[in-house]
Amino acid sequence: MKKALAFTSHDHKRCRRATLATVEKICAERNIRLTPVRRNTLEILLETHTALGAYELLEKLSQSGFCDKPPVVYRALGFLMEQGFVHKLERHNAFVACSEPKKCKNPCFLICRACSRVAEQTMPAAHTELVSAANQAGFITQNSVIELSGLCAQCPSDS
Amino acid sequence: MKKALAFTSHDHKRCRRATLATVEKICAERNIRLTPVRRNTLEILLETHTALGAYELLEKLSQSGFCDKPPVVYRALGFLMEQGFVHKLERHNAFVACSEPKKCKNPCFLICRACSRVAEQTMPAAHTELVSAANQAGFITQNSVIELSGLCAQCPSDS
DNA sequence: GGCAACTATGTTATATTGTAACATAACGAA
DNA sequence: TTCGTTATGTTACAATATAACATAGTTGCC
Ligand SMILES: [Zn+2]
Ligand SMILES: [Zn+2]
Ligand SMILES: [Zn+2]
Ligand SMILES: [Zn+2]
Repeated sequence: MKKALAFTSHDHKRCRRATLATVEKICAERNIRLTPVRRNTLEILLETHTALGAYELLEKLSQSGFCDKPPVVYRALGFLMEQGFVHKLERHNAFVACSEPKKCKNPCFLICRACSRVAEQTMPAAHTELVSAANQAGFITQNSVIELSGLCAQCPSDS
Repeated sequence: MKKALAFTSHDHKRCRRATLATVEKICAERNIRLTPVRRNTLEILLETHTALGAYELLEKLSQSGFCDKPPVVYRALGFLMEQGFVHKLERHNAFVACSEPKKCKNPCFLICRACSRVAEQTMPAAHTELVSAANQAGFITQNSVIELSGLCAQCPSDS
């Protein structure tokens, strides 16, 4: 497993442009519309590798001229989540842009307590292990929420 | 992995009495007080292997004569969670009694969409796999939320 | 272009979940 | 008993999320 991009310094401008481009391509393929609110919502989330609360997002949206009523942001988030472009961190009631909209499957989230950055990783082996352990307990897994909190490599262990 | 108790028919009266007894023992050992509200909250959660929302709990508590204001239930839950006697399902904003208060460590939750029952399982291999995969990505895991949704063995697959 | 059907957004109102802050009461050690 | 500590009652409010309906934009068809 290579180091998580979100936790390393990288050309983030390029990083977010690339993700946005991928999303646009997928939208074209699926024949769905990345309308201004939706696009703007995604762009705000893509600005950093951290998660934002719905109302923080809403405020930023309203600064871009959109109506600052909750349904606006929740609808945009609903669309983006349905399409897999955004994920919700259940533990924090916060939303984060998907970092691999094309390949994302059974994502696990690594959330740094110190810097708040969020890395999304697919951990196929661990996921399979989980699902099959559940299966041995007589359970058919349809969906998983996996959120690890801790410290990223750039943050000191004593923080 | 043997079948999860929560998903099988069993002597639940005994099951909950045993858990309550364990909790009482632990409280004695730790020199902490399982006061009436706390105990009642736990008892309500122990009635079934399903999770309850804070306000559902609060209503049941008030039926037992306690003050029906939110802080009452949230404080009881705070205590019970701190001690590991109750867990929160983040995905559902709901609370469930710990099924193994003595041994519980890094629990995973299997949540049946059909019958709402919740089984708590420690899956050491899967957990280790997760943590070490995260570690290879440069991340030190301090805490994990693992919640699988799906179908238990007693519920038909088409539900 | 004109119209109908569908999709998306604006807007009001309200539901649900969770805390802050301070008053009162119960408990436990000296 | 008295004092400090811990727990509970109570008021008020913050934060998160959805229902419901009105309006506007988009799309396909004639
Ligand atoms: Zn980046
Ligand atoms: Zn960090
Ligand atoms: Zn039981
Ligand atoms: Zn079931």
